[in-house]
Amino acid sequence: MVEAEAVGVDLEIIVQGAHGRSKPELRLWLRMLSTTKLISQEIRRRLRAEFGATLPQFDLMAQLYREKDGLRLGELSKRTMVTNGNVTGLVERLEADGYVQRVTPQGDRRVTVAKLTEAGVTLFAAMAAAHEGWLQDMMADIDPDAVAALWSEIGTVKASANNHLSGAAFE
Amino acid sequence: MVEAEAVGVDLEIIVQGAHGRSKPELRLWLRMLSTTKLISQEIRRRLRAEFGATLPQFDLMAQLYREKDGLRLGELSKRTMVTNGNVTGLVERLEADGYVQRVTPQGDRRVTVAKLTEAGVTLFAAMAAAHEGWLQDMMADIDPDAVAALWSEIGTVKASANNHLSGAAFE
DNA sequence: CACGAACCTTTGACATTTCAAATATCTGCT
DNA sequence: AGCAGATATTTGAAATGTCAAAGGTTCGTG
Repeated sequence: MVEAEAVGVDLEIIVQGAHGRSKPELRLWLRMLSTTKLISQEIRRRLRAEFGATLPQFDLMAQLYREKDGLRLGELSKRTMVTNGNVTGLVERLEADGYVQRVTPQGDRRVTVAKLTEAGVTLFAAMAAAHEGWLQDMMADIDPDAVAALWSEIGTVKASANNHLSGAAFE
Repeated sequence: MVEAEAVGVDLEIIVQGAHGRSKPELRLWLRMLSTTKLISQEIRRRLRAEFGATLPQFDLMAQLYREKDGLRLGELSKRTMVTNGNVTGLVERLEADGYVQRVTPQGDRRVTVAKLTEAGVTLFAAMAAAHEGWLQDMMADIDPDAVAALWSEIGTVKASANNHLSGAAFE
């Protein structure tokens, strides 16, 4: 292949960006992403080690835990930010494990409602307590005021992102 | 798809429940997580729509772009925070598409080094430019000072989490 | 120089992920 | 009634993700 020197010039600029001189927004994003990944992986490891559960399962059960009457799969999909097809599989496996049960309500046979079983409630309660402890542990070195401030600041990030999605979304 | 009500529902609100009684650390975590997820999904959509690429591919190519001499797969694994086995498959597919090439160096036949091809460099340069623009766009509503401040604050979060991992890990 | 320990990557079994297409059901309008 | 269109879920293909075990390869030390 021919050496593309003309391209190389433009690329250098971008490379520089990737290194140290990038736009603040990009730097912020990369740091948010790596931090979130780091914490997520730690939580996943511990969920697996101590409860034999996965993070998506935990998330899904969290939703059902606060809706004792259960949730339609579509609702679950929105709340967990997971696609419909994915929810199907997740609920299937949780049902097979005995933590979730599926019901089709009288009025509308298109709908499937998932709710926690007794075993599911018990398991999730234990996981939730541990989960909260892990987070306090992992964030132990942060100034408490900074935690609250960050929560607020990240809210503006979220709002801004929400305002500039390509698809239609609002709030 | 013009739902009036359910669209506005927010992951955090659901998770935390009406009684915002959860610990600040948990609240912060949930907000970080949902925000990151929101932005990631948008980036993924756009990468797919405009370049036919996936986010993990973009991440992997970003690392290789910065190291013109290529990286060993283990190094790639660390930098992308992806497991070894996963890197194997990612590189395989990128190689099949002609964007990456694998070489086993002279000295050590255990090692595989991956590096971008010409086509890979060209593609990544285009994606990186777009990517940076998307982020500036999505973060357009945030006060510029806040962006820098957040970058710094999140650094302390990352450091704290890093300090309290169960396994041995570092930065 | 031989052998066990350490290192690097791949493989295999599963779970999760997305998107798009297919199913099934309900609703509104004629 | 009946049918088009909206809704809800499932299915299927492909990619990504983890972990654990298996393959080679190299290195240090007896």
